[in-house]
Amino acid sequence: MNYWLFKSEPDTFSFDQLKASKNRTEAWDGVRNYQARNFMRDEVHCGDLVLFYHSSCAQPGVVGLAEVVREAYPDHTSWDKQSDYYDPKSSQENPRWFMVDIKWKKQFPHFVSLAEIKDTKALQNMKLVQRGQRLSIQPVTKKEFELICSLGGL
DNA sequence: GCCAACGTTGGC
DNA sequence: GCCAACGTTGGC
Repeated sequence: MNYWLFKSEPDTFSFDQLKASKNRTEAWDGVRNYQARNFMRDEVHCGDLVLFYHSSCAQPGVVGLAEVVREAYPDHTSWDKQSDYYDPKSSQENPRWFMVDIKWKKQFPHFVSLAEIKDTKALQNMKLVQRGQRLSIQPVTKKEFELICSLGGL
């Protein structure tokens, strides 16, 4: 099993919105970065656990856990001219972008802020706190995952 | 809103 | 394949 950190801007899509979705499940669409896409397409598997991270907001940090419930399939928003995520270079015959489905699992009793992560020595190797690292989908080690869960009160 | 750091694009 | 210009990310 693999562990991941997924970033989302809460103004666009928050952890609470995931919880309020049908079956608490939503498609992770709109990823338009090749490295993040490759992770989704090749390495994100059903049953993998996801740290749900809120970015670009007053309180950046990890809010809770989600689980991958469907593996990569074409991101249809890339074919939709009305969508903000439209990409003319992606076609149904040759889709360029992919998405997975994730399901809300558990909210942390304690929000784990970015500041707290930065203050934790054992988490200094996380991509999240590395200089210039902007990937919206990042692999997380088992140890890092477990430590964040413990900081979150699980 | 600023700005540093990246990623992507496209001319050559 | 180089690289300048541009766009995006995301913390502050």
